[in-house]
Amino acid sequence: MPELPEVETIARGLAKRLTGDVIESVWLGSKPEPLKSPAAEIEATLLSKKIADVRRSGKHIVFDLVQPGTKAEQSAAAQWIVHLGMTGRLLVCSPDTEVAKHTHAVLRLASRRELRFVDPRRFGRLAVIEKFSPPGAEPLSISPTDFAVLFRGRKTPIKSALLNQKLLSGVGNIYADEALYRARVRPRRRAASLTADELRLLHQGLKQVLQEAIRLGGSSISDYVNSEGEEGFFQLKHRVYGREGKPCRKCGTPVKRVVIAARSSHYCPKCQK
DNA sequence: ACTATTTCCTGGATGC
DNA sequence: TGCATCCAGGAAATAG
Repeated sequence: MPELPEVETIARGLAKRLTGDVIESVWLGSKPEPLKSPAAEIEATLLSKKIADVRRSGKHIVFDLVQPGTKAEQSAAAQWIVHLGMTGRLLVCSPDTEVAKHTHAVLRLASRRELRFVDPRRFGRLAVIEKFSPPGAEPLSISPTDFAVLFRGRKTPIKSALLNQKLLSGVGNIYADEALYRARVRPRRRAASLTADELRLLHQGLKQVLQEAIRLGGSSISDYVNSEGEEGFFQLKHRVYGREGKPCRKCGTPVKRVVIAARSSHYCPKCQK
């Protein structure tokens, strides 16, 4: 499941491989298309544009596009936004490579390679926009004060608040559970009930777990691989996520799993209050 | 303005 | 072995 660290890893890899390349043709799959923008608009916006940069914003991959060979190349002409959903992948490959099932978009590049968007479960989305602005704050750059303000007066469970992309962009189920473990806070706690100390721990724990996961190339749970087709290693470091019944790494108590807002949530009943 | 619930989607796991 | 059912979850849509 691509969350912030996985998307960061993918975006970095794509930036390395694609920066400076030019999109020579665009193919978008048949309906129902996983698109937020109309297909014709995506096609027109991408065609013959140069990829100036690829980066992450929340869980979105942002391609900065410019018109090649013009003075206007200095400033971004448009952005292509890709959300990978649950199972989306962006593959850079030779045109000879067999087209995988569930391929929804293929861009042919001037470098004689192809960039393909494959997404079996179709939760991913493609869009073009002038300037993307994420709905929530970046967990890695928000100040402790602003972080605390996000949860003020919220009755919803802290787990749900962490997953709310309008508050924080990029936190998904794995890293919400891992951050709450580090903060020693149970996922069902009302967001507004967290003390100043707990909020500080949660902010630090979230930043730490995201940064460590980025260092290890993300978590490969089901089918996540980076843009080079390599798996991440952070799943080996999970302390609670996916460890129901297994001993807490700190105290040995079996990890519990509960369902909150239709999402599985894992925690240590002894370490987390 | 919030919050909770339902829906989308497919492959893999599970059960009989 | 084969078939049906369940489950995973990001985020939009819907309901309250």
